[in-house]
Amino acid sequence: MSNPNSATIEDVARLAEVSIATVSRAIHSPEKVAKSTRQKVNQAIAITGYTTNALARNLRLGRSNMILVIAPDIGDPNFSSILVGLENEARARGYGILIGHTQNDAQLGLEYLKFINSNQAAGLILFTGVLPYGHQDMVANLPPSVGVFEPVFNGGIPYVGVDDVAGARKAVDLLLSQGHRRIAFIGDARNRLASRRRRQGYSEGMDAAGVPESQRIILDGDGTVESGRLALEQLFMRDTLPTAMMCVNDLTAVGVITGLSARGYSVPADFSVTGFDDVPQAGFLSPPLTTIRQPRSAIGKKAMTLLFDLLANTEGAETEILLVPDLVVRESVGPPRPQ
Amino acid sequence: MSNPNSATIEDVARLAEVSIATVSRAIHSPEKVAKSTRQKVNQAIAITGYTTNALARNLRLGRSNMILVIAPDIGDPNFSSILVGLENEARARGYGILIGHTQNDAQLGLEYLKFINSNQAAGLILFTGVLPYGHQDMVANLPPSVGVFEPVFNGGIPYVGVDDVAGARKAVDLLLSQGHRRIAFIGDARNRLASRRRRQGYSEGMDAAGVPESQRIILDGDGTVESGRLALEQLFMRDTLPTAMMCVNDLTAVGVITGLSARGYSVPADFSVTGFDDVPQAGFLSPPLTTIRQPRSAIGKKAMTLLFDLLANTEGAETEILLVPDLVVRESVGPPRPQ
DNA sequence: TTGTATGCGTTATCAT
DNA sequence: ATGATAACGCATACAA
Repeated sequence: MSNPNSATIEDVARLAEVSIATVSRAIHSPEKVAKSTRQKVNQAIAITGYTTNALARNLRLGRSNMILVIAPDIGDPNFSSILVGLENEARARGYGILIGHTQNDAQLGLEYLKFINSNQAAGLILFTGVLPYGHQDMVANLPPSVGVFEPVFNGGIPYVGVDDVAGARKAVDLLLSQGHRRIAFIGDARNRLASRRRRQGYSEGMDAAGVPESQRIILDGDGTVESGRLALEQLFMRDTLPTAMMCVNDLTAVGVITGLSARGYSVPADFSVTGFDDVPQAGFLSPPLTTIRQPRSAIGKKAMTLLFDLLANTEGAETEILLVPDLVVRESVGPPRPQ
Repeated sequence: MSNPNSATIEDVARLAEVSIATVSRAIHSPEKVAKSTRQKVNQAIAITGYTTNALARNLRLGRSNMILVIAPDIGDPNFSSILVGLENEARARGYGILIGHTQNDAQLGLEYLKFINSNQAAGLILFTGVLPYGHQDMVANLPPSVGVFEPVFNGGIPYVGVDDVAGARKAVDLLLSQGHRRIAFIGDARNRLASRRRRQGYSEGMDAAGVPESQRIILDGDGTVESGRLALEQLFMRDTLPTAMMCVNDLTAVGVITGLSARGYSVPADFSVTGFDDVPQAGFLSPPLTTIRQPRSAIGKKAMTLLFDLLANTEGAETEILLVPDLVVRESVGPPRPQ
């Protein structure tokens, strides 16, 4: 063990002059042991500096006190903020969290699966795209699991995500309230579910405002800065330009804004732009980006809570929890330039 | 256990019609078992889907296959990039990584210490300020540990950090090469070691360039955006202004740049500014910040490598490894405005 | 209220 | 080359 001279329950028992069973009881069900004995035991624990060997305990109990969290990329700031919520919640319950990242490598995903089978994880938090498809048979063998952001295995696993529709609706409503009517939506063909939902929020907002289909423009990028720039080029090849661009995420918005200033336009004087996510850079762009903030820490907290519900009941908990994100108003939105 | 119906070594033995000892051998020292037996065992393993129960294995072996990484703040992007290096290196050796964060709460630090004593961690990676001071007696009971960024426990633990002197030297040399002579250094009174070293790099550069002491200005902030702004105000109360501000970190630089543009000055036309760290926002500021990039992933990799050296030898490995950071030239530095 | 004894799944020692 | 068995440290069923 890491600490070869650490005291065992036996050392404590010897010192307290009781049996190891009594020591164990004194720790886990103090009410079952006489007050005087309890005191002796506690004293012995203090003297020896005894701490339970979690390895042995978990083996005996047939469970682990670790939650494995697997994400595509640990380095992603998006991920690390969620991690905070996850960790706090887990620690509060005496669980530790183990992390892994797949770097979009299916092989790695499988490795973690093996890891899980080695009984080192009591539960699983799975981020988008983290498990290899085509292994749906493994669901049956998975410990209680919760997805983050998107359903895993076609909904076989409950998940906590963001209410993209409501978030997008906030963005489009802001634009509409500023007087915009011709609002372009630039989506992300890769991240299909989120993109579709955000686009739905856009459509619902436009519907509610009575903007005819003919004034709507919908493009698809792939969620990168570059694709934002590209989408902008496509926009400029059209007869009529929108007055605002609603982007599926912040990176796309960065591309759009960059492209716009390269063409000599100013945001928001000439065009308004919104993002989605509120990445760390968002507040430092010029202009600072008006966007929708992912409730990251809350997502982490909620996901872990849900996981513990699962761990407790074997019964069905909720299968989809959507958190409503907030609008962050900065400076990339203004009224449309009068024609 | 998480997977109640998972096969044990006994299931495999029964199916292969051998003893559990043979199964264990077939796995860990195949050369000691007859080829035909080996095949039977492998087949049985495949059929049962057996994976070693790491809990039992580690208990028996008296060690763990987890490395505990404790940082003040998991959410810090600075931290998460290092995590990538740590995780990759650990996984390559069959270790998992457990994370914890103290949020600068000494009590939490102690909790993790207890965790360590429960034999769940084979080794420790400690970030700056993560362990409560005044508990130096605990060093003796710690498993092999490596510090990141700064020495822990007054050097009792080897660490991997950044060569702040060399990094700062790169920044000041750039400034000097552009023709600046009156360069202010804005330090960080809180982060004393790093600040002192960066300041030393500044001084060495100024010495080498033959800039007299009288032309040097040294201020101390606390490493925040706000303190950068404050330092700037102090600067403007002086008789002679510097032509460049070398900041102890990027956040300070943000404050300086913000203050400068609030006063109507332009960077780098009127003043040049450098940062240190290369935070994610650095490239998105206006102007994009010229700074020193922390070799984060390399730090993580190196720290984990060092830890495994420690785990292998009990003998003394290196006690201080300093990685040299790179200069990232963006747009916040130019020649001084002709007077 | 307390103690004895068993087993969790491994690995390793010692026989055979 | 293989098997029987002890031990890792703990929690609990059962006995006292």
